[in-house]
Amino acid sequence: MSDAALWAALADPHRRAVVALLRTGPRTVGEIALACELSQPSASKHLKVLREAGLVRVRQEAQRRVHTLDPAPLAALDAWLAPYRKLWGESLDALGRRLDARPDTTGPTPKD
Amino acid sequence: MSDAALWAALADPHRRAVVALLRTGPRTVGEIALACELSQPSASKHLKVLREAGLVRVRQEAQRRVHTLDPAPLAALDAWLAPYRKLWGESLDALGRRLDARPDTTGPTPKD
DNA sequence: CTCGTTCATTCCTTGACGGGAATATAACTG
DNA sequence: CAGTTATATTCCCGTCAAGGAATGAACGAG
Repeated sequence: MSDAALWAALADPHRRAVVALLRTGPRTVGEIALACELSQPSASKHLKVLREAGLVRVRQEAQRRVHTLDPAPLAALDAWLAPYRKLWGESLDALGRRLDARPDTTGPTPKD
Repeated sequence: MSDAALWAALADPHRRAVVALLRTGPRTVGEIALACELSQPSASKHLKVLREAGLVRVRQEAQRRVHTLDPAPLAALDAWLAPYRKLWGESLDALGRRLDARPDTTGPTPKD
């Protein structure tokens, strides 16, 4: 459930950009909107989605809302990725060989 | 660009289920539809998205299309995750402390 | 060649999402 | 209190993705 919100939040490129920006430090909504080339309402809405996904925390400072990245939910992504991580390490070449068992003419034939 | 297709493909829970299923071995469209409780056209369409994201390969075997997971694109996810991975390990508690850096009561104030 | 199987594709409808403009809200300033 | 700044929210609209039903296409069996 929360997983779904996380994936949905990260599905949007703008929101990934915001997350990446926040990785460099906390920012106000205005700064985020400027840096990511978003309108202010758009920035607010995207931040709301990120907030509801748990990826972002807000600290109210006078009139501004300083947003901080919370990387914790990304651990869920990491966990999701875990079962696959062994795959592309352990059998990438074997898999490629098996999948494409026809002569590939797009380059020098790799040594067996 | 290809990154966008990857995120978009994985954003859908059904497609994540298909990917998880394929982790257990290659399957035909019918098997996938049955296991993931999808209609046949829906399964075909989801598989097309996964194929276009590079997550799935097809091997035609008589009338059936046997689909195989290709975990390689997931390495991009892993790469994307890399800069954040250090964060939730290195400064999870420090971040929590910094988030509430109000000099209200100079002590552990675990009220919320 | 006809039929049955397996899958892909199209058409259509519906619902969710994103963007922009305008407006509301909250907090500081004087 | 009025005014300004910073942000949130609402409304409207265009777009896009997903689901289902029906149809089309490829292949093998007889």
